[in-house]
Formats: sequence, C-alpha cells, structure tokens
Amino acid sequence: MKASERAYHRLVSEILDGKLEPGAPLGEIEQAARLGISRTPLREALLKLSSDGLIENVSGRGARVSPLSREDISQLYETRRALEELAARLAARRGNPQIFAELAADFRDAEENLTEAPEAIDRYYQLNDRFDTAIDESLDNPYLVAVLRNIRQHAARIRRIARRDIKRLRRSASETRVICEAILEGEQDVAAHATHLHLHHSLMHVLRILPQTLTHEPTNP
Amino acid sequence: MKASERAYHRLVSEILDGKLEPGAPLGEIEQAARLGISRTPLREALLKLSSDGLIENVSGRGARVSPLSREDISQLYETRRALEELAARLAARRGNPQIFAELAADFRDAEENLTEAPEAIDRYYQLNDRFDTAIDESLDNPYLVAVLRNIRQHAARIRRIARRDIKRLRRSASETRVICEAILEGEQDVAAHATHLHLHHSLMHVLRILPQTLTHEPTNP
DNA sequence: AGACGCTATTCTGTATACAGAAAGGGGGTC
DNA sequence: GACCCCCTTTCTGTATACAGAATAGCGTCT
Repeated sequence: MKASERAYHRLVSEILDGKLEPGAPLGEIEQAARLGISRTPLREALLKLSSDGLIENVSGRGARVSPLSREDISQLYETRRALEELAARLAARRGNPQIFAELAADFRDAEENLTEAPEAIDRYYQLNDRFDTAIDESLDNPYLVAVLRNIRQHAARIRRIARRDIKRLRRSASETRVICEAILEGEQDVAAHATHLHLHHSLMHVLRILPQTLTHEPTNP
Repeated sequence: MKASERAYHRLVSEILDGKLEPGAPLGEIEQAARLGISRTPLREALLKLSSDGLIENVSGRGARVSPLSREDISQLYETRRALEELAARLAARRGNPQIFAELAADFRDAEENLTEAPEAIDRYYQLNDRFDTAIDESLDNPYLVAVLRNIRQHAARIRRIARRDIKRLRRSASETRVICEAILEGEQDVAAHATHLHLHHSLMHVLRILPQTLTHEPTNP
C-alpha cells in the first residue's frame, strides 16, 4: 500500500477513537517524523483529511483536528438523518431480505446479551459496521454511499461517548433491529421512520451525557 | 493564491463546462506542463478532484475525468433530492425572508424575459448560484453545506445539457420561484415538495434529451 | 511601562531528483 | 500465424532541497 494511504488511515483511526483530540495541532514535520515517512505523502494524507472535514487548516500555522461542539453534533445528526432515511428507504426497496434477516437476528442477540466487556462492545460496533455495509451495498448509488460514508466518519467520533452506557447500547440494538425488519419486509416508510427514531434517540442520549464528557468546545485561543 | 489551488479551480471549471470531457485522461506531467506548474501542486489538485469524485484513479495509469452515464445521473438526482429537500425545509425555518423575496422577483423576471443569448443564460446561471448561496447561508449547518456543494458540483456537469432549451430554463425559473416563495413564507412542507417537483422535472428533462447529447457512456476500452 | 518594529527561526509551498513499478513493443518460439 | 516473454520506456510515488511567508521573541523608542 502507498505510504500516503497508510498515513491517512492511521490518522483517521487516531482521530476517530480520540487518540488525537479535537483541536490537537498537526505539524507536518512532526507528524511525518512520527509516522516514519517524508512530508510529501504526509501532506497528501492531510489534504484528504481536510477534504473529509476531519481537520482544518489554520491560517499559516498548519492543521489541527476539527473541534466538535454540541452544535456541531446536532447539525451532523440533522444531515445524517436525511441521508440515512433515504438510505433505509432505498434498502427496503432494493436490499437483499436474507442479509437483513441475519442482521436482525444478530441485533436481537445483542439486545438481550450485550455485556460491558470491551471486546463485546467492539463486536457490537463491528455488527453496526456490517449493518452500514449492508445498507451501502443495497443502495446501488455511489454518490449517496460517498456522502453517507463521510457523515458516518464524523458520527464515529461521537459514538465513543456512549461507549460505556450498556443500557443505551442495548436500546440502540433494539432500534436497529426494527430497521432491519422493516427493510427485509420491504416497508419503505417504516424503515425510514424507524431510522429517524433511532437517530433521534441516539442524538438525545449523546446530548444528555455530553456536558460530563465533552471537553473541547470550539477553541479560539 | 497557492499554485495547487489555482490548478484545482482551473481543472474544476474545465471539467464542469466540458472542456475536459468525461473519460479524458489526465497525465501528471502533461497537465503540470500545460498549467505551468510542477508535479507537486498538480498532484494536490488531482487528489482534491479525486476526493470530490470528479476524477478517478485508473490502476497505474494516472487519472481520468469521471464518466457520467444515464444511471449516474439518476443516482445523483436521487441523492440531491434528499439533500435539497432538507435544505429547503431548513431555509423555510431559518432563512431571511427578504433575500428570498428578492430572488423570487428575479426568478419571476427570468421566467418571463429570459432569452437565448448566451450572456442572458450565463446571467440566469448566476442567479441560480445566488439562490444556492442563499440556501447555504440559511442552513447554518456546515456538514450539510459541504455535501450539498459536492453534489451540486456534479450536477453542474449535467446542467449544460439543458443549456440550449430556453423553454425548459423558463419553466425551471418558475419552479425555483415557487420554492423561494414557500421559503419566504416559512412553509417548510411546501418548500420541500416544490423542491422535489423541481428536481423531478429537471431530471426528466435531462433524461429525455440525453440520447442525442451524451456521447460518453462509461467507457471500457 | 507599554507599544511598536525588527530580527531570527520555523514552517509551509514548490521544484526537482531518484527509485520502483507497470504498460507497451519487439523479438523469439511453438 | 499466433502467443508468450523480455526489454525498454514512461509514469507514478517518495524523498529532499530551497525559497518565501508568517510568527514569536526581543530590543528599542516614546
């Protein structure tokens, strides 16, 4: 794989799981040295991160990880809701029922048996990724998939906030199961409305527990 | 301005108005020489174009302008409809009525007086850009604005197909005026439905006249 | 003492040089 | 005559060197 791609993927994952916190500065020389590559491929990685909106270029002072305020989160969910509702609708129309039946069963299992063990929670996140992938493959629409992927990337920065709340994760599993069932039955409206509901609950939960966890309101030093 | 940005903007405009046709190959050395810059900033421009989806990287053979098939166009409009409907809804809720009143008047004028003169059509496109900008500024949602901008960029590659059809442009002006009026009245549902209608008609028109104009079904030579 | 300006340092942006990989052509073989 | 292999050539990907801009720190002037 290309060095620029390796750097990109590594930086993405470090941003998503918070190793690089919102507002953290990213000097080119410093990061190139840390990742063991030269500035040229690192700059390509930063440029892509900038296109994704994960970092921002501060005037002449390099880049930093994009801050993430309460308002950002609300706006992100607003956008995500519209896109995921359309996606659920299209999946109900075009998706493979069998795949969503399997997913529904797995979400049912998580709903009842999910534990607080970190590896169990990781498995649950992998299940969510499988669900997202199944949706994407049902869409048959590269433009929609591209914007969905971008928005979900931002959402992934948020979801680790809910990581410790096992009760919320179980309710989340239940809500997603309902979406799967609507899709496999071909019920477009039900799938869309269940998606709206799910994302609404998700947002409400995040906003409720946010004051204790979010330490990075938009910084203007 | 940076050389990489100049190259990016120049290539974007050349792709959007068809000077660089779908499928056209973009060699790094060749383009760098043509634009009078070195490969480094040109590569940055190409990377951004790739993120935008305007070009694709073919295996080891450089990049080429993304093809645009009938199916691509339908998928693009499907995505755009969802996003613009949400945008119209939010604009009706948050937008400045006076700005949309002015736009409505201008669209009314275009509806009645638009001529086939190229400069008149250019002015009409500028009016459309003003409308898009007014929507964006009403949204107060950078995530939505970012994805909207990207999708509209693709749509701009298509709209020049309708360029010669003055009757369609006048109907388009009429439909957009209705959207403006709904927004300035704060009617969210009306604004959303009018947007749906407008984009539906726009898509139908493009697909109707496409067989005569589109010469670049996805090329696999 | 505060503010302004100058200098030194650091970082970005660009060009260029080099290595490795992939594609195309030519020659040979079956 | 067609197919395959090797060689050449060209292009991509990476590193590095250099120039210009911006910032921070220090000194000086008011």
